[in-house]
Amino acid sequence: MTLSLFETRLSRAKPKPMADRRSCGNNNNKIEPDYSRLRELGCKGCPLYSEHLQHPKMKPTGSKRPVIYVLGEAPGETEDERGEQFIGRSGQLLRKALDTDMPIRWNNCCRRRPPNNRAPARVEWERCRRSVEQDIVESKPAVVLAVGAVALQWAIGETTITKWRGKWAPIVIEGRSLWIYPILHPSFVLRASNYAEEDWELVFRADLRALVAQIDVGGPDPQVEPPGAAGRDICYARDAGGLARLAQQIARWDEHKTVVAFDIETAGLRPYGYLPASMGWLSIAMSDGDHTWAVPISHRESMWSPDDQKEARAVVETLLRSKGIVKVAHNLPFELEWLTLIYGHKRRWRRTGWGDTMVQAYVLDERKGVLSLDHCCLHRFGIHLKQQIGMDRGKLAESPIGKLLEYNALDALYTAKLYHVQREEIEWEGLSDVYRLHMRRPLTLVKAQQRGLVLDFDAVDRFRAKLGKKIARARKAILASDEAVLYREKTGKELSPTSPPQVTVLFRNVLRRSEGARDKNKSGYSVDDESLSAMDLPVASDILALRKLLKIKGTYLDEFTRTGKLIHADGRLHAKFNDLFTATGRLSSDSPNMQNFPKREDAWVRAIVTTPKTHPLTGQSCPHVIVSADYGQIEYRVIGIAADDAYIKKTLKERYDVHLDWAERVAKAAPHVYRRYGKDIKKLRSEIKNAMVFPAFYGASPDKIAGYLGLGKRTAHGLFDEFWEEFAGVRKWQQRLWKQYQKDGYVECLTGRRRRAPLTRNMVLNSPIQGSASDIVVDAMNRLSVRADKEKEPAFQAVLNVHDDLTFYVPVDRQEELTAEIVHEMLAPSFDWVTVPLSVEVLVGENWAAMKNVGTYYSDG
DNA sequence: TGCTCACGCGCG
DNA sequence: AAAGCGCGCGTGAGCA
Repeated sequence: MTLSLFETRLSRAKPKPMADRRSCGNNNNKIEPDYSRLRELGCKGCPLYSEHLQHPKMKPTGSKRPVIYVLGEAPGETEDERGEQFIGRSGQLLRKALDTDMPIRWNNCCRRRPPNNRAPARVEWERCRRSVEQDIVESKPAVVLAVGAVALQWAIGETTITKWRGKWAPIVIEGRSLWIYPILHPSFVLRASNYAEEDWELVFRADLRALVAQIDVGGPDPQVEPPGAAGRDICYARDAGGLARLAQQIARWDEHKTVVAFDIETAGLRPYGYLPASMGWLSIAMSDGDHTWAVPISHRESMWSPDDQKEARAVVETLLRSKGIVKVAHNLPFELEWLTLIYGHKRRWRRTGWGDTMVQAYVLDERKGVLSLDHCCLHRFGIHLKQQIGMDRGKLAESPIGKLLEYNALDALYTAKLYHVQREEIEWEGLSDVYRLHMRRPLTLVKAQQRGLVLDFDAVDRFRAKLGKKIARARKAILASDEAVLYREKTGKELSPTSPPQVTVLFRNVLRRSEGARDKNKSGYSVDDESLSAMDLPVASDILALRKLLKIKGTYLDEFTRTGKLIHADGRLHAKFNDLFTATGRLSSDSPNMQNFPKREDAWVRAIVTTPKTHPLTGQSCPHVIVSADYGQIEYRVIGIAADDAYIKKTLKERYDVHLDWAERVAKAAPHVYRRYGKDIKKLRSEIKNAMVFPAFYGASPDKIAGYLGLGKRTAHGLFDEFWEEFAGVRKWQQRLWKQYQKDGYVECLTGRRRRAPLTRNMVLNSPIQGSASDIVVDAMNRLSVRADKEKEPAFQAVLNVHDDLTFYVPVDRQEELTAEIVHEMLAPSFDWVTVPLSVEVLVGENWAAMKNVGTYYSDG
């Protein structure tokens, strides 16, 4: 390591760590009231006192020896009048839905009714905590049913009930362990049924059914983990002797085929800014759930000699390359992105066992914001893991090494514990295959990220300069317009044409235009593309044009310069591909999102993505091309499979243009519609495809579709009867799916991955299609990635996944041969449920904008 | 200054 | 142009 390299790293603008999108909790400096003081004070000086109250100190009611202890937020009007808990409208809904003979006790976090039945504030209900806790301890329930957000916060300090409903958590009250089970508040359920499209009552009932079923079956005793690292079996390998003992431990683990969780701490979130990457690797910890080891690596206090550090890395490698040990991480792609760079990509890593507790958590619950280790540990072990050791997660490199290692060790320890608990639940739920399916992804995605994309920085600079000038001109023109002058006169302010609120004022208030009027959204007025286009006004189209220019420059160019935030120290773009962010199982991409680059109107901007000039393995000069392979009509094909629809299968087998067919039928049944498209059947076809066939499959109502197409009521009726007669299988499948969802509370992809309530009808119809289609694509991506390793052929590693498209860097001199292999692999899915032919369209180009079709291929010849 | 929110818009 | 679902990210604005 030379000093100059080090300086290179420091002088380069490093990508700013992205905020953890899943982290909950914010670190604002709000001053917390002294709740323990309030608990001592109790009723003394309670702000809720009112002489109108009938029962100012409501007592719990119901069984004295309950199994279920229902804990709500506060008494309402009815409860206060009659002195009995949970007897108002909400209470009745809950009592009815909680269909059980088990003894129940009813109480609230707050004993006094707040005015207008509002939810009690924490400073109010904390005063009642002592009496509530005492009652719970005395009545010894098996579970506390935490009803609504207040009770949730009361029990575990969490505030987002939609993240916690239906999840058991162990808590300790006055030394006694018990389970809590949070559910939605029935008053929310009642209110939501008036406006929400999602059926929250279905969720509410399903959660309660699951509760009763779980109590019937029985389960483990609640157990809250003791706090902190003290009393744990944690070893710190900080010298040669320690390393030797760790090596022995790893050998024993290998021999016994143990599950070992590991966790690395790093100075940044991505490894590409460190030369070598191990410079950013601070420490590693590993644990089998009982014995835990922590090892410093590049920490400034580690005191390693270069040889020692090499030895430390070598010992860690024996863990990573062990075939016996199942190596588990929480968010494995993060660890692998670092470790495969540090150790070099080893083929054998594919063949060893890995586990990922985050994948487990996702398979069990795909809700947003419930995947962090912290959340999982609160759910499973009743502890706030990250609070155990006060650590500033953004400043790991600066923290004292002892603290860092302790923190690291606890992460590994709890990852190990988590693995076993979640594994059991996955088996119980019958989701082991889904878990295994997802575990094929981490190495594939990491390798896509590592290869990265090569950019044409000169093109970036050129495009930015050009757009910059255009933007300045467009702004000037808008501000000089009569409308903008009028805006300034009326409001006294210069118009900011990029501000939706100001543009709204301009068109709604100043110009009194009605085109933006909406009844749907909250503001009641929209200034989006649709509205502004309808204005038919130069200033409106100028604003749209400006928006477009700013979008292109801001989103797809500004951070792609040599020194831009998105470009790493190696000069490449390393977009991330996540497989646990979406609700349907698709991949998503960020830093940047490579899945939404302009392709229709402003495809030219794609020219900034270009090809490598050298071979990734040999480093020798080797011109490449970009090869893009798109699955054709993949979702249509999946609908055919899922619905087992004879007509769809026939159209696919015969390569029959179903949209053209329906365009012809519409043209015949509604000549006036045909005339509107200038009797151009191709134009009508594209219309029918996008405004009739697909909307119908994805749940648009016939009325709406008829409206868009301008069909008369009777014509529409006849056509839709005919349509659904033809696609009878799809119709039946949609009905089946909906019924099943209402019964089970979830829908399943063809791979078995679930998406759970609450869902709207259209989400229910769409999810299995979108998810299964993605599974076919990612499956091909996986198999090609494995071949890339096995055959040492980097061209087989996709660099992009855009839902139905896989994109590769292929050496020019072997372009045909390698493309043929890629296509062949994509047309041979490993799922036996793929019972229709697939097709792949191949495009080739020297940059991402200049892609030319070189052929379309079918799995049935 | 840093945070969250709504809006708008790019893609499949 | 118009339907549905799925994403990530830039901007402006309000809040502390």
